Amino acid sequence: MATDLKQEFCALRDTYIEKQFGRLNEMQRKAVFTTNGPLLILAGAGSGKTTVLVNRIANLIRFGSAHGSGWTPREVTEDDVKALRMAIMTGTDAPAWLDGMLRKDAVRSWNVMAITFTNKAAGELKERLRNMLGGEEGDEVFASTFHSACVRILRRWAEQIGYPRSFTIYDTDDAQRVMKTVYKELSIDDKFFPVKSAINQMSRWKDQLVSPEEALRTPARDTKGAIAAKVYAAYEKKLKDAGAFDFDDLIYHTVQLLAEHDEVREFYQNKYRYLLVDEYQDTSVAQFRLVSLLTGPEKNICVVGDDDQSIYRFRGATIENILNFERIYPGTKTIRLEQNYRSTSNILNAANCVIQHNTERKGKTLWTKNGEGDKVHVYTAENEQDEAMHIADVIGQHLKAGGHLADHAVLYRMNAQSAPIESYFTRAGIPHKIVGGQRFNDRKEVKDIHSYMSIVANPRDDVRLRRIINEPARKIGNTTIEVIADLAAQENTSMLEIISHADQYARLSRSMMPLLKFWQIYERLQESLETRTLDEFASDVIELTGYKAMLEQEVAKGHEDAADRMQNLGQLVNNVKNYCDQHGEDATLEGYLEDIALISDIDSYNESADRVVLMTIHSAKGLEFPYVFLIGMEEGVFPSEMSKYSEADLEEERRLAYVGITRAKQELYISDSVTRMLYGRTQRNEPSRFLREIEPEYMEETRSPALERRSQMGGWGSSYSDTVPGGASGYSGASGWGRSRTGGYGSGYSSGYLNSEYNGGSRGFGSEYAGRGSSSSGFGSSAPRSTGSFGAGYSSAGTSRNSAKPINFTGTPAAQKPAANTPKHYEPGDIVEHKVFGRGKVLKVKPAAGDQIVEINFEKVGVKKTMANFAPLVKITEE
DNA sequence: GGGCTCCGATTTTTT
DNA sequence: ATCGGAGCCC
Repeated sequence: MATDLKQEFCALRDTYIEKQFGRLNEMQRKAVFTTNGPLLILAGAGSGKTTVLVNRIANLIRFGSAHGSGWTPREVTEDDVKALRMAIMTGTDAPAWLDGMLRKDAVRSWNVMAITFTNKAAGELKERLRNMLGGEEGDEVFASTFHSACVRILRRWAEQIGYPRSFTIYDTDDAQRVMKTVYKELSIDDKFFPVKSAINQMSRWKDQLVSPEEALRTPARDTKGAIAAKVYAAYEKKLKDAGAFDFDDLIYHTVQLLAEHDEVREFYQNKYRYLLVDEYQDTSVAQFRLVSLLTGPEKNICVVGDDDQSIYRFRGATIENILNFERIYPGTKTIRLEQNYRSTSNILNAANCVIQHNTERKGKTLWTKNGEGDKVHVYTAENEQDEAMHIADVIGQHLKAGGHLADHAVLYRMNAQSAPIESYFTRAGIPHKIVGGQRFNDRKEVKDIHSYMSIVANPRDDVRLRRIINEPARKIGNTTIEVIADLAAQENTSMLEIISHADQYARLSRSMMPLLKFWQIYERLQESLETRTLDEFASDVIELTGYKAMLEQEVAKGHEDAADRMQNLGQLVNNVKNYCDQHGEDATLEGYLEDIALISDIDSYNESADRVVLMTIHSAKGLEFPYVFLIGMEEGVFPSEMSKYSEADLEEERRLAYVGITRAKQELYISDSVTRMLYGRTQRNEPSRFLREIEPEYMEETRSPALERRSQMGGWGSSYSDTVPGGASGYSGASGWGRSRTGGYGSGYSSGYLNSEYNGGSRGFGSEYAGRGSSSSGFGSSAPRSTGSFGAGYSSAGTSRNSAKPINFTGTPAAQKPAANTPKHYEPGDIVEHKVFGRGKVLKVKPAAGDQIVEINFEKVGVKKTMANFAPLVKITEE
């Protein structure tokens, strides 16, 4: 009788718990209820892996391993069964008095650690845990990136391994400076073996947990290997002296710490009884080791990954970690998630076609209940401008049908490909955001101020001291710096320590005054940190170091970028303030510096702004968009030129293609271009092998009208040549504008960054342009530019297909027909048609640099500003 | 010690 | 095309 009741209760409990996770599919639920022991989840793209992670953690905390256990802590009564049955039937929570019977070995939230690769992924996990478990419980789960987790561990134990608690985190720029110093000190010629290559080799060693000693001990394959081993040891010593870790060190030294200190390891193994690792296919040997050191004797380790999406082999990720997981952890349960909830079947089939050509894979085939959708749209462009125009066309059509800009993403193999798209979008007034490229925190002035801040936190840091000791110029030159370094080495102390009593050294007598002045500044900064808030401290740094005065002087001299730099420093202070607001009492200088070291551009990508987003496929991993443009699908671009000699590299490129394709939810647009200008040279490329790998039945191919050698182009084609004057000349005008706008210190990407950072989303570029006045030369001029390198490259390539249309790009007659080159004038009240935004009415007109800024109220998309002579704009009627 | 000019390299980069 | 680095001159 009692046993029957017990059985009934357990069956009901399983039903009850299953109902809590009712929205999951069978495989997902299986993953959630597999609570103990090693678990490998092979999660295909779009298969809901984050959902599984979140639900699995929720189940651990709410029910532990109760599901399917057939266990109860006490005798079951009729009332228990009745109450549970009622809860199931009514879909309500079971009464609190049943709690103890619904949970078995329930895990406390602080016993769970979830590791991801990006801050964005960690943030998303935390957010969803909060939603599912409630604020309190959700926040107590430790969800962070590999690197933040290591920083947290290292902060606590740094002194045990000979580092200061307030260690500095070096970025790649710092690392290069250190390596350069090492080269100099060891008199190594960087022409034979570039600093970058040495850093790369060293980074691979650290990924593989090879110590400097081991690297030296292992017979080198060649001279370069021997140099690398030599500089590795010297580099590590420098970082240790400076009290700094680079990104790879964070992992490497945490592994050493856990491996060598039993009590530390046991502390974490006891604390975190359940471990979950996301994107497992991208872990390195060191990260694998870290995870296994954190895994306690219960072996509650759950890894989620997709071998087909491993795209960071070049950075030390070893796909073997996922391929061998079952062997390394005996008793592993493996679950495959193959149902895709993201894409249409045409997109998915295309992705499957491509990835099937790889040999090194576990093998799985994604399927979906979603409809077929459109076929994959493949467009062959004439050149990169044509490609950009086509993308703008499609986006325009979508907007007219009520779509949103933010639903569109343009993905490419390398950052250099963004320039023509960005240029075209800017001219057409299409709001966009480029993710990646130069980060805000990588700007020189920002890094300088951060360096000042970090030497106050960590006075041992000679590398950052060198960076700013003479910035702004204060008459401390290289000779002096080397003398200080020499003295510091002799006395086995830091350079700053030497500077603090510079007057005691005869060798420093010449530069004594500037040095003591510098020391005074440093002392005042120390005082500021102690007495004022963090954001006040930041602004003191800008002021007291003379940085502000220097920039003001440059502005006075007429340096155009100085004002921008000043603005960036203002932004920096704002960022510090935001950090303080977020962390309240816990805000520390170390914490802020840690944040800026570990946070990347993609983390600040905010999907709420209505803009088209442009990024590399690497950056797009983990994201999804309704409409995806995968551009530059050409041999030599994608797959990249560098990868074509190695089968393993080609497979990685193919996985990257797979990642790109599977970002698309509704429609995928792939384009290739017959010619492409890259690094100032025009090349002719064959369509990518990845395109040929897609079965024709899933594709719909179109070629650019320009390629069909039709002189009379229909539709927008004709309006294009009418409205964007002079083809290449228009393009050169715009690029000239881009250059002057960024004032020469930013690249194409940073101009995009500026554009979107300081500009409201849908306002487009017009407002910013107006705000900056019109110092830009070359902007309004639609005069044809010299035939230039494109023309030259063109004719040298010279085939009949090429000669079909040199017109648009060399300023030959067709492009200069009067209609194209006559500046257009608009009056308020004019009705115009814009290629992308559709029909609208001109509200305001403002002259600027021989052109007009036209403010138009579009019927579909509202008010936007565009440049009259560059936007694809046609006047329909006059008032 | 500071500034200018010429030369060369130039995939991808969650941290 | 474009940026950064090294070398040269004041």
